[in-house]
Formats: sequence, C-alpha cells, structure tokens
Amino acid sequence: MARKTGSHSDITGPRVRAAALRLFAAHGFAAVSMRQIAAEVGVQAGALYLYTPDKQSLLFDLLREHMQEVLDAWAAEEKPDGPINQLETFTRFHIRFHLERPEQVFISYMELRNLEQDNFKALENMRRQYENSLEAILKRGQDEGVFDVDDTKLTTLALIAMLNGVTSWYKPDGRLSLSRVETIYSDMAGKAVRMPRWKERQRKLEAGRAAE
Amino acid sequence: MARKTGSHSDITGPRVRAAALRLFAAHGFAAVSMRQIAAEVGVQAGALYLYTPDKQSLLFDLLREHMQEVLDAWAAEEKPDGPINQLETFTRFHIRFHLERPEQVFISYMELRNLEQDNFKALENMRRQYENSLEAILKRGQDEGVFDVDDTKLTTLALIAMLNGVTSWYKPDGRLSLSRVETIYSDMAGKAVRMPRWKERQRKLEAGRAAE
DNA sequence: ATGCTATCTGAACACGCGTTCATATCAAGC
DNA sequence: GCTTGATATGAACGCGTGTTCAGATAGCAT
Repeated sequence: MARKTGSHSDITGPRVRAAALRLFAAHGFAAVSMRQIAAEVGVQAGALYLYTPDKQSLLFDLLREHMQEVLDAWAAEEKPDGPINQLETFTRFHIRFHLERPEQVFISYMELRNLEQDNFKALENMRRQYENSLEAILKRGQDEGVFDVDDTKLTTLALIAMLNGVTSWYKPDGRLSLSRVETIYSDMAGKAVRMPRWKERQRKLEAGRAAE
Repeated sequence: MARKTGSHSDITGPRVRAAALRLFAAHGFAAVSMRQIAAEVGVQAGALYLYTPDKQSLLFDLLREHMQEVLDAWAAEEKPDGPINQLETFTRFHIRFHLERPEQVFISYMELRNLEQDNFKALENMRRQYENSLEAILKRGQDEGVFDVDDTKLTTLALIAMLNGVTSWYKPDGRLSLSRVETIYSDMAGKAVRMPRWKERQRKLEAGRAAE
C-alpha cells in the first residue's frame, strides 16, 4: 500500500491546512498532534511532511495567511469621506470579516506564543499595520476636530479589543443578527470617540474669539 | 535520598501553584509538563501528586481561585451612588485588579478549553456572575435615563472585552501610568454608554409635553 | 531516644510525540 | 505500454508524557 487513488497535492494540501486550522482552534496548537491532523485528512502522519517542513510552519502559515487576508480585504474596501464615516466602515468591516473567520481569529490571538521569535515578529508587524489603519482614522478625526480622543494609540487598541470580543460570544443563529451587532458596536465606537456637541460649540466659540 | 530538609506542605503547596501559574501563563497548559513544574519547585514530578490529584485540577484550582478573588474583591469594593459613578468605579476596579494579576487573567481567557465540561461550567457561572454586576449598573442607568444603551447584555460584553484588552499591552514602566490608563478607559466607557445631552433635552421636552 | 507520619525520591509503566526514510503505488507524458 | 516523478505508507527512532508506588528520610510527639 502506498499512494492513494485520486490523490493530488492540489487536494491534499488545502485539506491539511483546513484540518490543522480546525483542530488548532478547537484544542490549541500544543494539544494537537500531527497524527490527529493526518487522521482528519485521512492520511498517515508522514505524508504531512510533503506539505509542511514541520508542525510550527503549519501554524505560522495559517496565521500569516489570515493576516494577509485582513490587510488585503481592508485595502480593497471602499472608503467613504470623512473620519466619522470611515470609522463606521472600519468597525463594520472588522466585525463582519472576523465573524466570518472565527477559527482564524481564535488561533491568531491564542497561539502567537507558540511561534519562534522571527515568525512572531513578522506577524506582529502585520498586526501593527492593521492597527495603524484604524489609528490613522482616529488621528484625522482628531485633527479635524470631530473626534475627542485622549490617546490615539491606546484608543485604537481599546476599540479593536472591544470589536474582537464579539467573536467570543456571537452565534449566527442567536438573538441578534450580524447587521444589528455591527450597528450596535459601530454606534458604541462612534460615541466613545466623537467630539461631544457641547465641546464642539465651546471650541467654535473660542475660535471665534481668537479671530477678533 | 527522600524527604528534604525544611520541607513542609505549607511551603511546597503554594510554590507548586505559583510555578504552575507562571509556566501555564508563559507557555500554555498543554505545553507545560509536570516535570517542568516540579523542576521549578525543586522537586521530583511524583511529589506534585501530594498537592494535586492530577494536572487538570492544578489548572482548575488556579482558575477558580482567581475568579473567586475577582468576585470577592468587587463585593468588597465601596460603591458610590448613581450608575455613572458606579460605572467609573467598576472600570477602574476592573483595570487595576486585572493589571495586578496578568498571569491569572491570561490563563483565565486562554485555557478554559483545556477543562472538562463540569469544571468549565463552574467557571462560566462565576464569570457570568461578574458580568451581571456590570450589566446591573447599565440597566439601572438605563432606567434612570442617564445611559443610552441599545442592548445591556451586549454592551456589558463589549465593555469588558475592551477593558480586558489592556492586559495585552500594558507595561508598568511604559509611557502611561496605571491611573492615567484607568482614566482614559473609564472616560471611554462612560462616553460609549452615556445619554447624549441633546437626547436628554429632547427626552425632557417630551416628558413636559406629556405632562400638560 | 524511639516511633510515627508527613514528605520526597527514583524508577517504572504504557503510551504518544515529531520526524525520517526506505518502499510501494498511482498518474501522467512519451 | 513503459518510464518517470509525485504521492503515500508504515515502521522505526529517540525522547518525553502523566501517573503510580515502594522505599527512604526528616520532623515531631512522646
């Protein structure tokens, strides 16, 4: 017995990654064995090494692929004018995108420590790049006087943490629809950073006085 | 060679839990072996079984102990009057308490899946109890008309997720002091749920008209 | 000083781990 | 139809796993 009928690298390769993703998300990287992954694919453990040099690379590839997808998808998203609308676009995008990929999100935030330093840093950079696109929106809003943010970096992290939280309880057939969840979170994010009207009036008053 | 000089259950017991906590937080439950824990304590692996029936109980005890501490500490916290002040008290308490216990927080959110169902449910109940104390504040504020939240349950989870995020980047000797971080998060939480002034005015107008 | 018990050792058990490799079979090109 | 390369097997390697247990030692009560 050796090669299986109908076996192709084009088929087995993706199945290996899919099985690894599912199992890593369910039980954690360290708790999943290569033999378990192989069993899910319907193959012996040795065959996995045709598709990955080792176990860690399997994890790293999944994480890197996911981060690249996030960055690409956000880059492709159509951006409206003005920081307020952009913030709404970002929050809605983030929630929708992440809820469609619960397993990737899970391992992205849980299994980073299982990577060796170089791999870890590569992912960290990608994540920071994504965070920066949100921070840029906050900064612009601050410059234009429509946001009132104490510290853009901290606020960025706080908002993303809040948005990520949704993946830990959302169920597609639950009490709230996806679009409703999007709306609630988006509103909350907006209110957390928007310049209050009374502050805005005060700002205009002061600006008027300075112009005299 | 057998019993060590100066050895006591009162001493070794806590050291076992401390070592387990540190190692679980650093490498993950599944990635840490009983022999590693024993080595950190300065003992052979077999001796650990004088202090825990098995590895999983070691994890569960740490998690349960932590959750009980949270509940007790919040119960002991002095509560001011009014939902607005109570929300600030809660956010400041949560941030301070969790930043003082980064390792417990880490394993509390990462290693739940390594528990068997009964243990998992016990912890889930304790967590829900804690969440309920925040939701109660939001509900009261909504009834009194000082908060404007769409869904108290969802908002509770969103706020806690946001607050928990702080543990993933805060460094005690970093750019921002603990009290400053508390303030920023507390302000953000407040703004995210407070009734806007224009809405409040509108509400009073309508109430006045209805009273005619 | 003696005996008792709490505490720990060190070896053992059965098993699973990640990874390698010689070998075998299938799919495709000539 | 035959050859060649891609794809998979299954056994093996050395090592580590959680857990148990008989035996040894330290501290304490008498």
